[in-house]
Amino acid sequence: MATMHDVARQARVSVSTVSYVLTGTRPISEATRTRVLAAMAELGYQPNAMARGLATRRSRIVGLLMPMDDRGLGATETAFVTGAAAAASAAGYHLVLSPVGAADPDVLRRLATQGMFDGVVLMEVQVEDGRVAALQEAGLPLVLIGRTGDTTGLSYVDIDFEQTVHEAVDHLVGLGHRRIVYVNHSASAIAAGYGPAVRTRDAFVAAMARHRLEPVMIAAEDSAAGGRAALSAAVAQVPDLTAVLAMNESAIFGILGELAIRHRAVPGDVSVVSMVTSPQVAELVHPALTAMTSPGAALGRIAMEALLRQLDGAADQNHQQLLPCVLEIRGSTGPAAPPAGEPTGSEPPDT
Amino acid sequence: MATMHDVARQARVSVSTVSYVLTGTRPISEATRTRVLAAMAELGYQPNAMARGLATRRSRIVGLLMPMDDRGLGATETAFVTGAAAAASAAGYHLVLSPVGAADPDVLRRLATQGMFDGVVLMEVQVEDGRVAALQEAGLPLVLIGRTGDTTGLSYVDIDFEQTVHEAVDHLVGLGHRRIVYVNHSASAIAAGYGPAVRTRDAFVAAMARHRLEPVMIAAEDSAAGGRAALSAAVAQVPDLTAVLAMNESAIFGILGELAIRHRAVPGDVSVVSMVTSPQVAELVHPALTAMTSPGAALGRIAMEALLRQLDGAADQNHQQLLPCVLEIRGSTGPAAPPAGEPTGSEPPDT
DNA sequence: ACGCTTAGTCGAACCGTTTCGACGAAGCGC
DNA sequence: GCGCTTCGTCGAAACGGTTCGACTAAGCGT
Repeated sequence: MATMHDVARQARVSVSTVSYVLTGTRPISEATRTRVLAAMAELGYQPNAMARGLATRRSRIVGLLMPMDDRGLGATETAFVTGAAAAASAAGYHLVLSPVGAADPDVLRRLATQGMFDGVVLMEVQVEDGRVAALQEAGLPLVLIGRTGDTTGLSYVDIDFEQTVHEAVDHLVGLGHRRIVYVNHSASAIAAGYGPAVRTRDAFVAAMARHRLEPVMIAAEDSAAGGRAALSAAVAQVPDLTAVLAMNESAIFGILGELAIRHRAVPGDVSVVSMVTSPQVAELVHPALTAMTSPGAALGRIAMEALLRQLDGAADQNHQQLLPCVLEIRGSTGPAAPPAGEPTGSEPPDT
Repeated sequence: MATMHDVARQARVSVSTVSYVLTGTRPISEATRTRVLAAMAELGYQPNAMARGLATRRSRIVGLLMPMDDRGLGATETAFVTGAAAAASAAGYHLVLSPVGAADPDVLRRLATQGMFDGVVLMEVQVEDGRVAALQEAGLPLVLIGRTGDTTGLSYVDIDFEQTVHEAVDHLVGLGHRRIVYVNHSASAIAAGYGPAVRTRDAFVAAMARHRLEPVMIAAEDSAAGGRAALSAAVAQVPDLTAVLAMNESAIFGILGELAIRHRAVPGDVSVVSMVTSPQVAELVHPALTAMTSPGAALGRIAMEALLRQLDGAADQNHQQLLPCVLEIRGSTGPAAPPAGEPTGSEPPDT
């Protein structure tokens, strides 16, 4: 409630002197500095954020823009948010969470020109995304989590899906698997150009080709039911499949459930690898899932740090970085079952 | 980039007139209004948030304060956040996510007096919580999600744990269960006065007493491993238990896993009810969990709406509201097994 | 003794709004 | 025709900071 004027009066100096003590932009004698500091402490002075923002044209607020259309966020997205929030907070910035639909760049344009944000992190970027252009036109410092098709002149941090898929496929092939089905996100997500879905699709095709194997991909809704349906479809298409690679953190449980119902043991009959998954989720089931664990919080943190560096003028335009998921082998993968008949009664190794 | 002065010049009026057009605080003739509006459109004018905030002493920013100490948020907390964010956004407010540790009310005091927040929603409230006092002293409009021990003069929205536990216990008792074990959060959480943990503990004791049954509670770490350990402890303590009531969204999977290992069928041998759980999580496993589904997003939304009403002066101090979780019966509960020996070979009903 | 830099401080302008007081022009009752 | 309100508009003063230019007093090389 106390203002700079109050502090100045109390310390018998001018307001500008108080300001210099605070910002350190000009030398102040030790004597007056301590007097000013004492006055501040006595009055419980706290600089007013709005006034400072108006004068400096820096709000010290960064935006975290995300669609948030349907039913909230998954574990991975939540990790982005918390990672970004922690990094912003550590640097003395505030993080505002703005649910902005992927479809309305106009709302975004308005937000951007209100001077509320020093910069923004944009999540859930589509391959073609009007929001990116809108933000760029507004001249707002910008970092993407995910990336558009053409990334020239953009800063982004994203998961290295190519690398991740290759590692996952290599792991399975190394165990002797040949008939591997990839369960992706939903067909509509793929059609909409949802980056993770299309990039993993392409990477899967490439990875399988490298091993001279035929890539079979099934699209699944993001739910347990979707996973069940997907597994049924997979079995129908490749009856003797021995491994499933799943992108879909929600569907994975349906996949496992359906496998149990069909009495296909994991990993005895079918190995399962879950992609872009958090360890907590992987540990939920039994046997625990071999997974490509997503660098969720790190991604959010790195994106935020890149943005802040950009704001501090450290000319770090075009920070482009890909982080692979790392393979964590747990109980859901094992050697491929022998090619022909002979049912393996093998139990899960871990008890 | 265009300011009010630009608009005023373009429309050949004074700045105050432009302001009146925008805010509607004084009558403006139709002729000049349209002229001003045209000028705004032409220049792409957007009012500057900082300047407006300084002049009105209202930032149109509300804070969502949460600990975020350990590894991010669970599904329920995430729902709070998204619910609150959506409500704030719908009312034209910005929501800043502030990770503020439960231990440092000073940081909070500083935040509160910077004039950045018009009001705040405080999450993860402890029964004794210094942050509440700090915020109250700062005179900041405040709504809690959760509640302290003494709630006089406070606004809060919380889950009705008493009601929820009673319903859950009634459901199980109605199915004939007598030996029911409650798996709570960790011992340290209970000791720290974590509201949900202590309130459900007390409610469980009361609910069981009402049925003249003995309440057995086990504390579990929030992880699958914790759940496994908890179930082992439960069986050791009550070998013939027929039902488990679990508070712990992470532990529940461990509980189920351990039951499977011990070849106790769900719900044939043991019924399981998960408390304060989201439908998505409940549907992940097979059979799907009978659960008390938490009103997550609604809680966040209601809290935010109460706060905004308070800001708009609709003298809605002391909004105190409890929302019960609603019982959703799925596949994990069934009639209690007959008291003595005779193993039930019953399969889960749902396929 | 002289000009020159430098440290330390002040006053005033400015950031882009809102809002208050004032003022001319109508409109109205009488 | 005279005061009185009401309408529509303007200028200027806030709001609470930052920052620029200027000024004084000291320090220093010569």
